[in-house]
Amino acid sequence: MALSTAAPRPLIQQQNLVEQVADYLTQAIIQQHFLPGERLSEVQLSRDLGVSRAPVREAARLLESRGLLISKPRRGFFVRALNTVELEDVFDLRLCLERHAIQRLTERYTPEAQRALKQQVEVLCEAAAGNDGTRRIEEDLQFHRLMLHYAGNERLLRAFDDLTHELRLCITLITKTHEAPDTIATSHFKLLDALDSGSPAACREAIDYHIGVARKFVVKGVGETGDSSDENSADEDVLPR
Amino acid sequence: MALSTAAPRPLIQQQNLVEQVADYLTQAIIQQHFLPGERLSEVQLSRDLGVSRAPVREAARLLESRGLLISKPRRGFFVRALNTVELEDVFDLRLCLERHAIQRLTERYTPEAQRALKQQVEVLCEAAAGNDGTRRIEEDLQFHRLMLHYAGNERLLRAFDDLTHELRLCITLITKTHEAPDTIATSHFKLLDALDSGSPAACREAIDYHIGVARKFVVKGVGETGDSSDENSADEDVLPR
DNA sequence: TGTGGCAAAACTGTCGACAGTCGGCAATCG
DNA sequence: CGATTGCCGACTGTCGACAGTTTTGCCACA
Repeated sequence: MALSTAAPRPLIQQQNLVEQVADYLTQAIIQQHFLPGERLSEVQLSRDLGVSRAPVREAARLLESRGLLISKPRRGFFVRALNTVELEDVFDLRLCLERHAIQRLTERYTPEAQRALKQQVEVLCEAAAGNDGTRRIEEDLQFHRLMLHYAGNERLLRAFDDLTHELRLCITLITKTHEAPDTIATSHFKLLDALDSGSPAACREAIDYHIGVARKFVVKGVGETGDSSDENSADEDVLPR
Repeated sequence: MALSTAAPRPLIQQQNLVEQVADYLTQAIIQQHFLPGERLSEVQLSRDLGVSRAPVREAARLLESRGLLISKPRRGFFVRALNTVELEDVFDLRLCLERHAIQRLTERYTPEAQRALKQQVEVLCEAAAGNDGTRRIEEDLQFHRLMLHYAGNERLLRAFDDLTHELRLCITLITKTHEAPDTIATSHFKLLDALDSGSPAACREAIDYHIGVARKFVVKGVGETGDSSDENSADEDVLPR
């Protein structure tokens, strides 16, 4: 375990085709190259990407588990389209996760966490000032990811990451409508202040407000821009075991 | 929206091989036919099940997304082994989800929900009296699933279902050590009472107690029975973006 | 007896192919 | 003219095979 000359971990473990295809599909979806509800043809994709159908199928299953695609037996894969109800559910779950995370965070708020979060807010502010909507969103999500990380529950973080994919699905829809940079900045600084105060009540209030704003912003934006009323969701109101 | 004569849904959608294999693997894992940390050979499985490797691979990816398997590139799939820390994280997330669910439930506690939950507790008590440990666990989980369902957030329910797979992974480890039937009954009746009272505070207290008991029971059981210290988890303390 | 290296075996990642199935279109019938 | 039925193309589900890599077993050597 002594020091070895170079990076001991195979950092560039050549991504296998499945992950490469998954990344490509993810990017294509959140950048709206594939529209919600659109059907993806396996043969078409495998031709375009120059790979066989097997990796494409496996990648599609991966994205299905992340909520980006929906598989219909014998029909193929479709880009997920979130209706308003599903969107509200997503933000409600996000509220659930982040409330819990920020509470756990108050119990173990290390200087390291404080520093990292503060720094990320600065990065975010910088991004917010720029014109790259996608980057602004990513830096925003990264801040929350950091919060979840320092909350000290890996499984909670995974649940958040799962949710994040769906968030991107609808957030990028409204990437044009800028939120004012000041709003973003103050909104996050409030979170930092609440954490610094160490008061769970203040933290809860801050996170409720924060997510409430984001929710209103996105839901309104999707309501105007996107349709996604019922393109695929459909059935299953029963409770299968 | 009028009443239609029969069920319009295609009732018998023949399960494809992938799902069949996934079900088989799931059962085999939670019934300890495959031990935690054990490696699963694709060719072996496909031979045993009489199918080709493609469905096996896709099923394995499905179970990986559910947290039952872990894939190592060029190495294959391994049965997930939860260490104590991961187990604590699972129960912490469960607490997070159920707290939120029960709060939402108090806001929309319909007579239908009340009836369904009460009935499920009775079913559970009946199961608890019997000797089938697996069934007791399933009826218990089903009760909580119902709670999440009537909380009215589908996404929240999905997050819980994801977690459930991991719960089964470790719960069945200790299926022999019976919890006293009375304990189970009273523990769940307390939840019903809290819901009937309509007090969010009482509900929160009830669910905290309920999950706390389950957590102690399982963590203790696994600590004695299973090892699962560090069989696969390993690396990745960094925070990849 | 323990160790290092080499070769064979086993396995995963990927590919191309075949068969069954689904949706759409056109011809036919009322 | 509208509804129904049969056919056709396209696509998914599944399979067997090949190449590269990892693991294992063995043998020589210290």
